[in-house]
Amino acid sequence: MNAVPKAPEPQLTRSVEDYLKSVFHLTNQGGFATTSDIAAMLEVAPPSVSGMMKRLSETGLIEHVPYRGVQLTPQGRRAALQMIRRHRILESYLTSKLNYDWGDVHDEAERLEHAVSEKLIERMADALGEPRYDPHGAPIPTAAGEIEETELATLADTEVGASVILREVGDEHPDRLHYLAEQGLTPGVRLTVVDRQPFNGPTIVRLNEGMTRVVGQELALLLLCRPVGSDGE
Amino acid sequence: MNAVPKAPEPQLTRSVEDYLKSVFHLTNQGGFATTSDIAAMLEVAPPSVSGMMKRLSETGLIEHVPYRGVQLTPQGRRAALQMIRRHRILESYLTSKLNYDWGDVHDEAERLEHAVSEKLIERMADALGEPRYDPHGAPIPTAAGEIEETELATLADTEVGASVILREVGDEHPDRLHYLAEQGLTPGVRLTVVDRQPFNGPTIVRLNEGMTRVVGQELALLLLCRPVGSDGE
DNA sequence: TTTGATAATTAGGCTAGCCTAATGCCCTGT
DNA sequence: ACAGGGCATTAGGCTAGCCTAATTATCAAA
Ligand SMILES: [Mn+2]
Ligand SMILES: [Mn+2]
Ligand SMILES: [Mn+2]
Ligand SMILES: [Mn+2]
Repeated sequence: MNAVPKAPEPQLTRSVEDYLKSVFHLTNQGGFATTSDIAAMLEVAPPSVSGMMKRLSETGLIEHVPYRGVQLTPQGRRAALQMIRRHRILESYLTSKLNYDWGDVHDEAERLEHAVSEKLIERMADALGEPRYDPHGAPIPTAAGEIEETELATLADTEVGASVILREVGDEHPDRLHYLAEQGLTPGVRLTVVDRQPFNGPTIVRLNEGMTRVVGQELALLLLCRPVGSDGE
Repeated sequence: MNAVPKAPEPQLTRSVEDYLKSVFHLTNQGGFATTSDIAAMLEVAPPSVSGMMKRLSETGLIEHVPYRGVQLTPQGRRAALQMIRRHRILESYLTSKLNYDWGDVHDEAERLEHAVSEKLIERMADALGEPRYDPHGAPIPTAAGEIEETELATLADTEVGASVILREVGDEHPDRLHYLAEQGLTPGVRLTVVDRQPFNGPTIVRLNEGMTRVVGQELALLLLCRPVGSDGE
């Protein structure tokens, strides 16, 4: 018997990789990813999504329930997590080793993730000491495809009086990220919710160093926090 | 008068970028790049080249003389040199900072060159101290688009008795590069041509440390050398 | 239970890049 | 001067991805 040339792994296109990532993010809380949500996230027209979903379900990367939405198959999930690992390792590397600002890494990573080899990603991860979180606080999947799942609440949902640690900033727009960094609102910081204005008004927080910040709802929804005892844990 | 939004610079596709690089390399000694040479270099069929040449001459990146070949316009040359800078900076960075073997950098750079931003390349160049040569000894164009032009002779053309410095290895195949590195035949090494066998036979060289090497013609054609006085310069 | 609003899909079309097969140009040798 | 051979181009076709416009499915409200 001859040597079987191992699994072909047909190698995905840039578009396919981005679609899989979108489906992953949209189904992360369970349920289906809808055509229009995917279209919005990727900034393409809904018929483009319908067409791609057809192809992806034929190749076994997603499960498509017509007029309902899609979910990843195990194979699709593996591919998505691999892309997310690449993206987050790249963001971490650019930030740590090439002096990138945390607001600017996302766009660069969004392109590079499709061009790097597995080998390069692992060299970067190694050079960084196998980081577990990216610069925005998001968990980095392992090379084996495992990802940490944590329950985090947005600052907008955190009740007045509570103390929290800001764990993750769920955004990728340079302007907002730059602003948040200026305000000292970066992952790891400890916050106490002092007040919140009604009608979706701003949340007022006190930083550990005593300064207060007024955070509008748009931003408060992006700040993902873990509750903490008033003594610091 | 309103602000003119500056030159659009329509941003080139991956294919276009690779075609421009090919034309640059094939016309580097002057003359035209032929359809079949480009096709061979890019591993595509000749009609694909004809089609692309038509498009590139319409967009002003090349000058096409039908049935003769093509040359780069100044604009095409600028774009090609930018890609070559990216490629060589990437090769240098991967080698210096991520422990890549000089035989393995080329393929990685060939993909990354189309995905990196100008900013990332300049950060890498900066981190390396603005290197002037890539790991294979090829000159790196400046950010302004200037490239060093040096007359180098292949080892196969170097006469018996001559002393040379190996300046550049004009190859990109991992196997050959690994072999040459094993033999100590890397840029910067000093060689004396001891003998050459007839009928395109091997060249025998002595390294500075006294060892001799027998270099077949296929490899000797890849070793680009600068003559040197017998005293070392 | 019918009706609309909304979302999804289908229909049809476009460009970039590639291919093979057919045809055309150019040059060299006779 | 012209016949071939070899190279280049044209003709025609394919896939991936995108688009807009038209159609169809779903679901909630009347
Ligand atoms: Mn990101
Ligand atoms: Mn991407
Ligand atoms: Mn190279
Ligand atoms: Mn390339």
